[in-house]
Amino acid sequence: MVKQKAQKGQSASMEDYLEAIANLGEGRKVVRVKQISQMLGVKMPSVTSALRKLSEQELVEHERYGHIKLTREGNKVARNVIRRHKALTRFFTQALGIDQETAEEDACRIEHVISSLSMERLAKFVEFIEACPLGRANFPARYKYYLEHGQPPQDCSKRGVKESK
Amino acid sequence: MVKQKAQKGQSASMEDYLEAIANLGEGRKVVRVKQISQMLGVKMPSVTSALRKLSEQELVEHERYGHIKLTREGNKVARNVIRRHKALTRFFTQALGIDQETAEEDACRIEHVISSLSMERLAKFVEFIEACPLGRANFPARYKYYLEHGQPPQDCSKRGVKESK
DNA sequence: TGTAATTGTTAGACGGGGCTAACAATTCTA
DNA sequence: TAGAATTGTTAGCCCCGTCTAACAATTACA
Repeated sequence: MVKQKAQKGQSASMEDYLEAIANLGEGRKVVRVKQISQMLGVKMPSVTSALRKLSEQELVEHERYGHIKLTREGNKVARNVIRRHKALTRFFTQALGIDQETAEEDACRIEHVISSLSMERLAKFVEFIEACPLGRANFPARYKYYLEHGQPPQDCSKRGVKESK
Repeated sequence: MVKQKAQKGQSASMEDYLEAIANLGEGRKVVRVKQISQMLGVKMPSVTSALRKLSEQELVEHERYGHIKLTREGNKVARNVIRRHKALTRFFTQALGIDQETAEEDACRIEHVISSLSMERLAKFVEFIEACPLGRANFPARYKYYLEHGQPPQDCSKRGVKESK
């Protein structure tokens, strides 16, 4: 009755598989081994073996040559990864002005290693600058100015500014 | 979630070893296998084997039972890691208000996977908020207010903010 | 509907990086 | 200066996640 729970976190690879399955399964679409392998840039046998492993942990339902589906628990884990992924991507694009592609790449790697505290703060940070983009605390504009000029705009203190690198 | 292509750089583990050696060797101090093993939380044989590997790549000089020293190239790599580490730590503490310990932990993991573009922007970001902490763009204070109240301070636009009071 | 094309699985190997046990070198100290 | 204690190395094993080759199931279509 009582389910084994205490699973420690998944590895980066396993999180990637869960994330991929969740994304491919959006809108009840059928998920295929081949799609997963293409999405993650691995060969099909790697997917099969990952599915076996995730099945054993009851994060995925998978029958030979058959359907692939996240369990309730697996979905929970996947959603968590995706949430982190999205927040990181937003941070990189919105706050740092990074291009979408690089932002995604970094999000993909960092999502597996960042602490929940930092993750939460980062998300709050994005919320903050999106909630507070105008007016006197116009952060993105000032940051952009700084990136372009190497020093803060007129209305900032200049203490501690390095003139060059 | 798309997997990255293999990077030409070192693995996270090898970067950790280089970083540890550089840190332990500060001020010409003698570096010992045991110290490295303690610093990284691995057993001594793991260190020995890492040293062998890094020696083959000419990043480290190491003779049996003898001295351990970074080569010019090894030092370059190590300095690079340390630079990223420091910038990340500063970001987490200064910008996000994260405690030192968590900040270090996150830095340790993220330093190995973040892109150079994001790294650079993150560093600039810290420079920016340190250069621009006062006056009208007082970012840290506004961010702190947001963290505590869940909404931006009065002098920010309220778009997208939920009123809850 | 029979066969070719495609998709999925199994088996087995490999490299990375960690560990333990046992042994060797070095250093301490009585 | 001879053990004893400590530090470092070697050998060998393990797990993880990947791969290739070969084979099996499914699907497509002529």
